[in-house]
Amino acid sequence: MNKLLIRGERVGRIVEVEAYRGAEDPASHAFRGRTPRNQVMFGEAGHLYVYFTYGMHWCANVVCGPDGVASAVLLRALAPVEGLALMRQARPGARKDRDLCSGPAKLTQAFGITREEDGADLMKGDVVVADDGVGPPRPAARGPRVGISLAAEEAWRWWVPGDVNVSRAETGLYRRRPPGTRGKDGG
DNA sequence: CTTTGGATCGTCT
DNA sequence: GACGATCCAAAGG
Repeated sequence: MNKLLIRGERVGRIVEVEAYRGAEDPASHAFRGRTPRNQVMFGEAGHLYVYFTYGMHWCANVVCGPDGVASAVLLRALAPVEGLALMRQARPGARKDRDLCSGPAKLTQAFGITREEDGADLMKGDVVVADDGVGPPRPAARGPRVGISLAAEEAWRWWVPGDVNVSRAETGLYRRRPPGTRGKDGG
């Protein structure tokens, strides 16, 4: 957390993430092994794993861990830093700055990240994660991950306390999707 | 501010 | 064939 996601003029500070531990984590896309979709998660750390969900949204993860071990961190929210005009252009419906990157599918939209960026090298590519000297929050806030049904008790969502761009209120008061329902907001 | 329900299609079973 | 690591508009307070 607090690293920068950079693409051209667009810069955002990572203020909310979720951890996904491939083989040991039933909520991970990699839990049931390698598939064409999740292959990037099994590769080298520092690459982008991008997936499509709900028939219309893209979400982006930073691949972590040793080559061959699938684990990743979902980017859930950014604080917009530079290039806000371009972000607004990509998200015409955003009324306030906090609407630009305050959710996993919002930030990919603001940064124009789609299938094209799946597997991108974040160390030297078009999309980059950079360290400008701001360390992680101490202490960081944490709670259950959003929108999953399995392993929902694990507190593997992390965020910067008090940041207005965090995708859900820090109260942790969000609805959990009952088993069997579909397509509704996990909120 | 909160609650509700619709949109929409790739992916894996 | 079922469902999802979501977002948004609409409506009520």
